[in-house]
Amino acid sequence: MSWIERFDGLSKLSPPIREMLEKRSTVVRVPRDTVIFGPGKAPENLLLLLSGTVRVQQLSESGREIVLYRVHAGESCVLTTACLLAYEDYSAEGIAETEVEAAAIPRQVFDDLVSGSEIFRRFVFSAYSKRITDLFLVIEEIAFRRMDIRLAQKLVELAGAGAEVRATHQQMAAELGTAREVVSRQLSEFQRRGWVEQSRGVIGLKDRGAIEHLAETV
Amino acid sequence: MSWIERFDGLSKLSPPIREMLEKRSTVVRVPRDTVIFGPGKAPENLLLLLSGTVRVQQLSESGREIVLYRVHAGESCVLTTACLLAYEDYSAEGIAETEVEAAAIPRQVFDDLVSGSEIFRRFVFSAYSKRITDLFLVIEEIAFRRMDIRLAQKLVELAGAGAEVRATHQQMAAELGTAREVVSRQLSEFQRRGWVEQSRGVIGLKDRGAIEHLAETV
DNA sequence: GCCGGCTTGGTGACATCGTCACTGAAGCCG
DNA sequence: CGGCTTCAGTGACGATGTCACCAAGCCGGC
Repeated sequence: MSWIERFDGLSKLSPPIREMLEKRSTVVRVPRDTVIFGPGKAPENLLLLLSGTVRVQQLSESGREIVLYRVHAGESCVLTTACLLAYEDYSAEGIAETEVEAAAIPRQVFDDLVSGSEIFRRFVFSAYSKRITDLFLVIEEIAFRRMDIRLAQKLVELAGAGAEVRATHQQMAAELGTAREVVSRQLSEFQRRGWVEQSRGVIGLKDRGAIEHLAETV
Repeated sequence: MSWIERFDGLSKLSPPIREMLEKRSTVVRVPRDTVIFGPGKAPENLLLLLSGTVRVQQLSESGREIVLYRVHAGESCVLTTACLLAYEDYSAEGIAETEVEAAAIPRQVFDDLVSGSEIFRRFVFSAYSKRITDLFLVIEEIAFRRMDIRLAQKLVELAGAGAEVRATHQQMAAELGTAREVVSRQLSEFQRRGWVEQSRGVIGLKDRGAIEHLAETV
């Protein structure tokens, strides 16, 4: 079975287009913590993630950083590849959070596909759409949502199916675009309430229900 | 002279493509304060602005709002049209801030152009690129920049060549994604320093140099 | 004009968040 | 074990957000 099947929007590509995509792209494997693109390192390929996740974050001059969004398996890196080809002066970077397996589509092939296939166009534009609505959401969260609620959301999101989050307070602060001290204080409060237990680099979720309840607060 | 000349990225379109674009698009005139797209009102055309400006803003459930960016003459509305066609559940809206004159390109024509012209593709993707880097910047500003600096920046931006800004404190708050009281307090402070003078709905810039100096503070 | 009613702006009190400076604890490694 | 680095906790204080309320400007009806 080809990797193409894993992408909803692509499984209906016509046979010739599909063949072109398979022949002219390569499956690559990227080790964890690799900087996939960043300032001074323009991406050369459009990546379609088969496994693993890529974290896209913004670096400010002052050394602070904020996580913008994540690209998961079954999604593509459209924004940060096809899009940012044009503008060079961006300060976002993409980092492999886990080992990543991806289909790499060279720029020229991307162009040919956009030109030749309506289905591929639809795939690309809806990927853009998702990313942009994500960014709108990030802006709204930062501007209007309270910190404790956002932290609770993040804990649930990052824990996934597991019962703990492996991250330092500093990393959590970057996730939320705030300061480490704020995270420390909020987590202490959560701990006082018996919702989490902390040890160096790990936050254990003891009362996931309570955390989720706070996360869903309006 | 055709309106196409006004767009850098399009002036080099090949004659047949250019002809198609001219024949299958229409120039529309939209009165001030028209809601061009918004929740429950999907855009039907890609708009290329010939004159006027469109303000794109996000509405939160709590009734608060924040200005995301503006589309000026010579720019296109890509994000909010082609892109948001796919995802219906977005909460941003576009409003004509002045009377607006624009070339409207129907969805189908847009699709044909993206398919048929590399120059048009480049035009579209670099427009996306610009918007997205704009959004990245907005996020960074909100998360890390001090309010007085951001207010000073906004005043200079909105004043343009003129010496005053016609906006209420509430509107300025929406521009910056903050509360009216914060704007009131900051403007009082600017007034105390002799930088601005206020009257109902108008902020006069008395010492533009000082305001610009603050705006450029790191 | 004059009188409400609405919009806009001003203000104090208080909660939350960001910044700074510093301390102490936990792991790492010779 | 001892020294180093990273990570976490904390108090103080300034900046920002929220709430409640009031005052001043503007407008329309009469």
